[in-house]
Amino acid sequence: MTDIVDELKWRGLIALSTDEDALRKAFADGPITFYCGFDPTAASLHMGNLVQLLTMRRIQDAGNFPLGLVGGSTGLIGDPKPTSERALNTKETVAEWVERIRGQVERFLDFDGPFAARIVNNLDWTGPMSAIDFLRDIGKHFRVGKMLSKDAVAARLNSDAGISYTEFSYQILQGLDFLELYKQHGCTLQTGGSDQWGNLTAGVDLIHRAEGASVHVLGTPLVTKADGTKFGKTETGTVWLDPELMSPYAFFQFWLNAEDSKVVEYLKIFTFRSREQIEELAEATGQKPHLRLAQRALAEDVTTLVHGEEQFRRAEAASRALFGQGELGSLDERTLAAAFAELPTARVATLGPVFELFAEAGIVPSRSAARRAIQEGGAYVNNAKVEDVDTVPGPEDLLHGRWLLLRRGRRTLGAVEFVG
RNA sequence: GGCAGGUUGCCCGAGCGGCCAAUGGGAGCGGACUGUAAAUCCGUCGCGAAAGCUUCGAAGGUUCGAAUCCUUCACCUGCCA
Repeated sequence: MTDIVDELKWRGLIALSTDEDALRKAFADGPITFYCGFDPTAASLHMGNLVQLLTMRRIQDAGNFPLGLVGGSTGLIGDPKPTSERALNTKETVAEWVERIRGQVERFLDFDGPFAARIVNNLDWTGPMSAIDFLRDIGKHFRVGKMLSKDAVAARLNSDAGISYTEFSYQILQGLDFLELYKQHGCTLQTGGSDQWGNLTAGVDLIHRAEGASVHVLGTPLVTKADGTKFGKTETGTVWLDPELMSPYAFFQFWLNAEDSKVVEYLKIFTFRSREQIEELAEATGQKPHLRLAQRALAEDVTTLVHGEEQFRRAEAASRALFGQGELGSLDERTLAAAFAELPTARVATLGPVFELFAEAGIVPSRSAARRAIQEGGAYVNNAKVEDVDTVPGPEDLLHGRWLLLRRGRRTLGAVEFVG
């Protein structure tokens, strides 16, 4: 087995670390226990969290004990966003999200085997703690000057939004988590996004002061697009892992559309493919980019990982049917039905003008936008360009007597199902 | 508690009584090019088929006319205590 630090480095997963040599030695000296936290700030984890989950799995597979932490307490506070103060969610909401996120975290770690993972919730130790104990036992170890200098805090202090005492205190809570896991489980490594650096290292300092021990932190890079902006947003927003929030088909499409110049980087981060396989795909992207072999591999692996084999097959079949070069009418009814099930669909009893159908299917935000799209020549019905705003499709246009395929631009698809 | 400043469309940000559905930039969207990629150029970007309707923190008011003036409220920032 190759050295796990080397492996992570090759994959581009180490943006920052406390002391690489010390960490290397710690890994070499035998299994270590490490943790990564996930705050319930939404009902589901997203693509950004996936980087952490897969990094955890890699470290586990190299023979170490993972602790998946769900932030029952930290989720009630919220870490400082660069732009503005967070809106607090109710305790009931957070408790519900904790359970959903616990389930998601569990999918990616191995709970059997010799290095079985465990799930912990920081509310278990933070909840019972009194404010006095918190201030005396923990707060005393934190210096305000240092807390103020952390990027996340400093950025907010210099912004119009300012920062509340609540969010300012977040780093203490996260530090407390690391200390607690060090004491309970001998946890000596925390992983997380490098944007969390200040919060990650808060625990290192706390453990040093409170226990006189040295522990480690490893920060993964922010995954970006070619233009330097954050990777992981689509037209509709965040790339969620929960199939209720983002269909496996949409998820698959997201990965399939990865940029050429970035796809190899993504393969390293988001798949378990070997070095040789990835190098081969990199070669293929250079030679025959239009085949999109690397993108296909990426979309296949990540969709299978997150949604399972079955969902991947469906998404892929739908994608092939809908974007295929062949005649839509020649597709058999079952294939078409399965593909259309993945699309936003308008169910209508009578066929109105196309601009109405586009709006009803929800692939444009309003009728005005639908008309605009048609006038701009960016609207298609059954892959044929719509020439006139007032076109009304007839029964002869229905595929298998039931469906119309709507498309806006290159790749936004919707469907109409005729139920008259 | 006092004083000052602020709150504009997805984001940033101009506007300071009519010419404002509201300058500009970014994001988004469409077209050309292509490969369900990127870059580039062009177009578009509140709702409505249109007449028109609803927007500039909230509610009132002044005025022929308000994003622009007045009052109250809410929230944010800074300084002072």
